[in-house]
Amino acid sequence: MKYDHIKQALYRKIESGEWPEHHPVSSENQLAKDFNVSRMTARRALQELADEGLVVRNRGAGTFVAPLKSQSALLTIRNIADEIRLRKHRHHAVVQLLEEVEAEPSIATSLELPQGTRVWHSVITHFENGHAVQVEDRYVNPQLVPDYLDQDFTQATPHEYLCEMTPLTQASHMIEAVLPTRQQQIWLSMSMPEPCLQVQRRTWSRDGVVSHAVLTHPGSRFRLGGHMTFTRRTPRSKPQE
Amino acid sequence: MKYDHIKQALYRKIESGEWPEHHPVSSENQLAKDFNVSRMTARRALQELADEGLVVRNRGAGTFVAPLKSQSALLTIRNIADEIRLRKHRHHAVVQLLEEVEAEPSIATSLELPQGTRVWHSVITHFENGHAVQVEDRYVNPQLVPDYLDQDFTQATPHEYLCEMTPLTQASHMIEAVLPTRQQQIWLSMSMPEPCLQVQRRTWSRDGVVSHAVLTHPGSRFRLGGHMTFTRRTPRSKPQE
DNA sequence: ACCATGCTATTGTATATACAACATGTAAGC
DNA sequence: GCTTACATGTTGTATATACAATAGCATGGT
Repeated sequence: MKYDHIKQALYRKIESGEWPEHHPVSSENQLAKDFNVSRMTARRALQELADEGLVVRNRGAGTFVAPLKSQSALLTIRNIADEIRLRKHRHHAVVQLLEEVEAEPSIATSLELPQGTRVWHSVITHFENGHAVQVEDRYVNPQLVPDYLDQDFTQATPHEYLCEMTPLTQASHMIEAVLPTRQQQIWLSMSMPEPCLQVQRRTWSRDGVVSHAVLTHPGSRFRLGGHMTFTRRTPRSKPQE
Repeated sequence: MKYDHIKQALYRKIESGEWPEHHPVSSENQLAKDFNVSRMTARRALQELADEGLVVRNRGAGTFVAPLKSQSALLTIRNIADEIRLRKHRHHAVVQLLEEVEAEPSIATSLELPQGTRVWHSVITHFENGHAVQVEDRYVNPQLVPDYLDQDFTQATPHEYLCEMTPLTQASHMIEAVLPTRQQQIWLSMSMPEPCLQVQRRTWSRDGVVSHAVLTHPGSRFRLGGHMTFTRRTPRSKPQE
C-alpha cells in the first residue's frame, strides 16, 4: 500500500517532533515526486492524515502540522448494566418506584414541558453481585414514550428501552460529588451517608427532550474510568445538522 | 459539489430511518448511474459516510447502514485554568508544596519507577474568583522532566508546563467521589468536610509515565460537564499502532 | 508608499481507466 | 449430497488528466 507508506513516513516526522506545530508538510506534488507515486496517491495520504487531525490543509496555501489540543480528554460513560456485564459480574435491578407524577418546575424545565405537566417517574436500584451500585432516578417525557409505565425494568434498563423506542440523537452529562439524601441512602442500602458520584443525564431525540436521569453511585463502590489520547485541534467537519 | 449531494441524499435515508441498521446501501456503480457521476465520485460519498461512521463498507459484499452504538458517551476533561478562563473568571494558583521526596510504593508503581526512587512532588491550589476549586497533588518523573522544581507554577500550571516540555501522547483518568483528608481540607480552605470529586490522571509521553496527579474538587463548587452525540458502532481505524 | 494585477503553487473536485482482493451465488463434477 | 471451480458484483488501490478555487508573492503602475 503506497499511500500508507507515505502516511507512516509523515507520521514519524510529526510524532517524533521533527516537524513541530504549524510546520509545513510537503505538497501533494512534492510527495508524488519524492515517493514516485501519482499525485492522487500522495493526496490520499495527506487527506487521511487531515481526517485523523494530524495535519491541517489549506487550499492555496499548503498542508501544515496541526496544533496540539492538549487540554481536553474524552471520557466514556457507559450504561451501568453493560459496565457490570463487561466486568463479568452479575447485574440485577429493583424497581423502587414507577409512577405518574406532576413534574416539579425544575423537571418540567429540564424536559422542556409546560409547568405542571404530568410525567413518568421511575426509581430503580442497580446491583452488582448483590451490592447496590447505582440508584437511577428518572423522569420521562410521556408524549415521546407513552408506554413507559408498562415496562418491566428488571429485564431491560430504562436506558436500553429508550434507546429502542426513540432514536436518541444527543445527550448531555454533568458529574458532581454529593452527599446522598436520606431517601437515596435507603435505596442504596447505605447505613451511613458517604460521598456519592452523581451523574445527571439528559437525552434528546429528534422530537425533543426524552428523559432526565439522576444516577447516584456510592463513592466507595463506583469509579468512572476513562482513557484519552491527545488529539490535535482540527475542526472535524460535522456530518450534517 | 456532486459528492456532497449524494452524501446528503444517503444521509436523509439513514437518519429518517427509511434505511434501518444493516440495510444495504446502493453500490458505487449503482450510485454512479443513479446520480450520473463517475464511480470515483460516488465512491467518495460512500467513503466519507464510512469515515463518519454512518455506514460500514465490506469489500466484496457491499455497503451497509452501520449499527447504532448507544451505550457510550464521551466526556471532556479540561485543564482547570482553561475552564476557569473559559467562564471569563479569574484564575490564580498558590503553590503549597514543591519538593523532592522519596516515592511511596504506590506512587513509584504508578510512575513505573523502582521503589524508593526520589521524585518531584507538587501541591497547588487553584482558585476561581478567589474561591479554592481544586487542589492538585502531583508526582512527576524526574528523569523525563528534570527542571520541574525550578518552575513558577503560579504563572503556568504544571499541566501546561508538562505539555510544553514533553510530547504527551496518552492519559488515563479515573473519577470518584471521596471525602477529603484533613490536609486536603486545609489546602481547599474547607471548614467542614464535604464530598469531593476526585480525578486521578496519569499522563504518558513516548518515553514512559510522566506524571501522576490527583485533582480534588469540592462538590459544591465544581461540576464536570459533558456533551455527547450518539454515534454508530464503526471501528474507527486508529492512526497507527 | 500604496494598490491593483497577474503569475504560480497548492489544494479541491470530477472523471476515466485498470487491476487487485474479496464475497457470494451458481453450475459442474464427483 | 457435497465439494470445487467459476462467474459476477463489490470494494480497495493506483494512475493520469483536467479544470476550479484560493493564497501568497512579485511585478508594475499610480
